[in-house]
Amino acid sequence: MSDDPARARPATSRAGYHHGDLRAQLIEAVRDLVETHGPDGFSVAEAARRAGVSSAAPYKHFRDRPEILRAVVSEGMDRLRAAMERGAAAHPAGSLEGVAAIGLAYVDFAKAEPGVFRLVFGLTEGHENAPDLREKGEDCYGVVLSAAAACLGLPPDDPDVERRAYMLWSFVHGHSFLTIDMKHAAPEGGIDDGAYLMAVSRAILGPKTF
Amino acid sequence: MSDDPARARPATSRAGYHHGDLRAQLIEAVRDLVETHGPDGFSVAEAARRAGVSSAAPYKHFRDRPEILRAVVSEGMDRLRAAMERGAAAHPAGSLEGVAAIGLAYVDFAKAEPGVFRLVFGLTEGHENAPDLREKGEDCYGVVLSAAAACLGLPPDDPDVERRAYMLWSFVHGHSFLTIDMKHAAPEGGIDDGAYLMAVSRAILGPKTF
DNA sequence: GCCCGAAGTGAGATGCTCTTACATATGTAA
DNA sequence: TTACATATGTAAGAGCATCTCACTTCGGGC
Repeated sequence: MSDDPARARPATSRAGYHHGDLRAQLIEAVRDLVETHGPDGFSVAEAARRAGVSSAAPYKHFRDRPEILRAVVSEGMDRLRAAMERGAAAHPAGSLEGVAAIGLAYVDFAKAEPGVFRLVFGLTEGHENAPDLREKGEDCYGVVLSAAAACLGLPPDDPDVERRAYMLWSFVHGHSFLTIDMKHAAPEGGIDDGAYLMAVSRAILGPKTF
Repeated sequence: MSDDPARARPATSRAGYHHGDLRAQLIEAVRDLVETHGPDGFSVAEAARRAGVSSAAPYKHFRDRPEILRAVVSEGMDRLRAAMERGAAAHPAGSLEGVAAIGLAYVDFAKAEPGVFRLVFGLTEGHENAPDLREKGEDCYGVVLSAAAACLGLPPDDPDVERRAYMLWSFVHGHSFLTIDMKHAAPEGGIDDGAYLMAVSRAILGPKTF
């Protein structure tokens, strides 16, 4: 850290005294720590260490520890919504397959990033005043809602659509959590998520059994 | 802490130098802190302060911070299972009402103790080697499993019973989490948990729609 | 009555959060 | 080019938490 200022860059894109991309790299470091050591297994200091900066640097980009977490969650919700939309777009509008694909994207996200997934839904305590996160949550729900509406041929604000969309969400959400928690004695040989979600979608959006 | 040894007892059952019931009181203090300030809003030091002992005292009863959390979770799971069993016992064996009552107990627990509830299902990271917790989880699932089996008139290890019990659990679990997270745009005017769970139980344990 | 183990104390090593004062880089304008 | 404003970094440190260690105090069994 004396003669050659370009040498010390720790395998990152650090140009010199200024980092250039610290904010994004901190988020990525925290995301990785959360996946590796659980939702609380990260520290601002460790993230800074990984980015190759002093432990005070992160506070130039984030107010405090919770704000970094919120940024990680926000970025995670963006990816979750994008995945759900990709699932929906891969099938004809209004098809049961589209609804099931949204659910599958949800479950796959939970399995791929259990730490972030848990964080997304466990960050409520102390983060009530985060309107952007709440809005992103609504956006995710909106994907389900409009797919269900298209499937039933009803407007998204129809009470019956809302009821069934909530049931779908609730089902998929529970299955996702149980899958990553492994607290369930899963039916013999595990579960075929695709077939499972297709069956659930059919049952909930089909004839009025509820 | 000098002249009158009996004076300093901080509204607890402290007899003198020895506390008498520190372990239980620490668990209770942590439980309260978790409910008030979220799953991570507690510290061993604060719990010790509340119990009126030095910050080193807790380590005579628990190896480390995670072990206290595990004790809180363990105690919480005991109460959850007890509540589920009470729900089941309040209705005829094999009735749909019994199954719905188990689900209602589950949701009610989540609403009453969201912090502990979240902890119970979020403690997997780093606590894999806690066979007692896993076993208590199995016990809870067992309540659902045998109620479903009785309802269907089949043995609890029947694959169909397992599939439907898992569906029930998944549904109730998702609903519980969504309720305490309020991440859902709940159907107008909220949800009548009792009716909702009864409908779900009927749909899942009824004729083979899945 | 004595001794031993269980349960508590105070001090301290280490690490994390976040603040403050200061240093360095970058862009814009004179 | 120089000069300044702003953004982004550093070093040092206050304050709190976890956990350890050596020591003290209590209660029960012999």
